[in-house]
Amino acid sequence: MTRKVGTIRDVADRVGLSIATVSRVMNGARNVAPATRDKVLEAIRALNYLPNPAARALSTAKSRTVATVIPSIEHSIYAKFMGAVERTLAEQGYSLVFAVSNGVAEQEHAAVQKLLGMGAEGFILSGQAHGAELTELLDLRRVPYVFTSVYDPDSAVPTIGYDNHALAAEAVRFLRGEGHERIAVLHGPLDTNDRARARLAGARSAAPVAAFEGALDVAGGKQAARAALAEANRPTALLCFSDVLALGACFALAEAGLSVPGEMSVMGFDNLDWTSELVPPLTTMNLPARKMGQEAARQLVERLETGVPLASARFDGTIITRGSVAPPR
Amino acid sequence: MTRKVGTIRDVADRVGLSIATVSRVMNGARNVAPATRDKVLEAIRALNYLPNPAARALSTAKSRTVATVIPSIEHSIYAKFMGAVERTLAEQGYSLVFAVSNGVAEQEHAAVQKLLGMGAEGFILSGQAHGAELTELLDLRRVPYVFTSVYDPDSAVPTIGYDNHALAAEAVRFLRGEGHERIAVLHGPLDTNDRARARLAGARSAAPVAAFEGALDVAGGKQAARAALAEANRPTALLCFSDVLALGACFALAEAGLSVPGEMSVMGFDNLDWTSELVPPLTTMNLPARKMGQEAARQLVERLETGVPLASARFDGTIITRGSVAPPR
DNA sequence: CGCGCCCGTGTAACCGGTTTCAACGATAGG
DNA sequence: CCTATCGTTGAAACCGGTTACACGGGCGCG
Repeated sequence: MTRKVGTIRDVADRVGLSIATVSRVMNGARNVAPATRDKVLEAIRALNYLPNPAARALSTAKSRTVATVIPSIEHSIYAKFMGAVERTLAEQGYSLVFAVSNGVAEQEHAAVQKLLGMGAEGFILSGQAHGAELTELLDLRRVPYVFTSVYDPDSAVPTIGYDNHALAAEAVRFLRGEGHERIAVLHGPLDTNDRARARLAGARSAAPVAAFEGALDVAGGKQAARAALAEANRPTALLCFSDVLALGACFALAEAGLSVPGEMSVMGFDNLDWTSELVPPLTTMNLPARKMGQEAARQLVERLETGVPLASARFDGTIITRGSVAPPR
Repeated sequence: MTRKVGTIRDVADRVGLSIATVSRVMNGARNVAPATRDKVLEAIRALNYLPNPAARALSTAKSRTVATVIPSIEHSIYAKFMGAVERTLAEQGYSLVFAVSNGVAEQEHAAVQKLLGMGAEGFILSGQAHGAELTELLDLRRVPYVFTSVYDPDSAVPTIGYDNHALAAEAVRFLRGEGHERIAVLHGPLDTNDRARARLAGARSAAPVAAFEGALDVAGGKQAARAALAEANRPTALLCFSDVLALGACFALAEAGLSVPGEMSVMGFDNLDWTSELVPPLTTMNLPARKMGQEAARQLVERLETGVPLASARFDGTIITRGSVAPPR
């Protein structure tokens, strides 16, 4: 007896009503007699009936699914962001599909195409630099989308994020305020990440800084820090555009036998959860990734439900002063 | 100005053929004249046509979507796992939806219900302890599912993962082999995580150990380590059931001014990417989370495409000997 | 030269819901 | 007591694909 999964018709037959009535009960329409509604609900429970999502999506033209495309899921900052997006969407009864792009435009395009063909109703994209084809594709399908991690009031597309340029400049000014003249910036790959470029440019707008690139992980931070330490005119502070890089830098300093902040100041970006536990605790730029994710998800859902247009939103970063930055000797 | 999104009918009209032919082209059926196929493909490209996923899912009863439910996305080990799952699914043209359960059974159940109602065709569940209602629900809907992070040959449900009990015992034996008599185990919350319970039991099966619980993050590891250090008969080795806890433990030791491994040995679990960069590099139990994710995804897709039954798979952990464990003084 | 077969294509029946509209009985108002 | 109205329900169209089946024309073969 291979019973089929159970359709609305089975429910209707069981209570001797039409499928229209069952559908009305499912959707909470008010023009159903209370007694009927109870009978139907009872049957639905008895049969463990769940409506076929494809059929529902077909007639309503809604899938209640939004997609995000991120460079990597293994990065804490994206994971944090995604967690917030998922939670917010779940609260509203939406589901989240995601794909990773590795920061490569073609992969991102392919991912969007796939997710579109999967029924995603809205997109949350990371960063700002995306091929024109991408936005054309999305526009053509009339699918709303936002860029995140970036705030750019001049962008034609709504951006929900930070002013990376300004934040980096602020961080540099902070370090200079502490007395640092020679600052080295440690950053991730520039070619696949427009935020990194914006931050570096921002830092340079505030003061001349040396820049060292490393992979966006602890090993990369360690290596970039080693390169910075090897400079003839050694810097007195390391400004890392990710806490992960900062952790690597701390390890490099430990290996080199340099104390923090005594012999070298270190500052991070992101304010990941563990930064307060470091010894010494890390001074870092707090970036409200969770709030950002929540806002992006909230706006997208609102747009989908009520049609209100998406609006850019800027989130401020704040410097969290802890123990890893001190005036140079 | 194109109003609607464009349906198969628009494509058919444009080339003066029937929708059946267009559909055949879309699905690569071989009984289409090459000339016709080219014309149709040309029209599809010109119109930027993408088939409506809901309609397709409705008639084929396939959504090409797999779901995972994990305790948290912010945890590196899950992020790593999810990354592998996503990559594997993407290669096969499948999409990944996910929801987080926080390790709470009701949240997990609600998430599964939602994902089912979203069209997920298969499930990858984390851990082994799930309410009977959950498996009943899935069985009833005839949706295949696997448990991961756990290998249990006796389970009725296919499990793809490690033998947590045996691995923990192996770790304890390793530390004893290094000469440690007093070992403290640092673990995450037991009530929401059956793997943690299995590991603790495994450790105890190999030798009597003291156990300290902390939240599954760096702060939790730090706090649990402090508790362990405060013991009257201080342990000589800290076995941490997560690298994240181990990092916290290292910070606690740094604060207490204890050297690793001179005054205290530390061992982790997971072999996260940064563990090799720690100073000293962390000795840890490598858990092939990526391989596990890949295998779970691969099997699920195969099951969905060809119907072959899911099979449990065991992945071995291996101890990566680095610098953080040494014989006690 | 005619028959049958196969190839390419179209017609129409589904898939399982939502929703419009009409019909029905009961009730209230004149 | 008759009729207008309301509340409840069902019939059927529709969403946009897939696919079984029918059909017509060209070709090989007898």
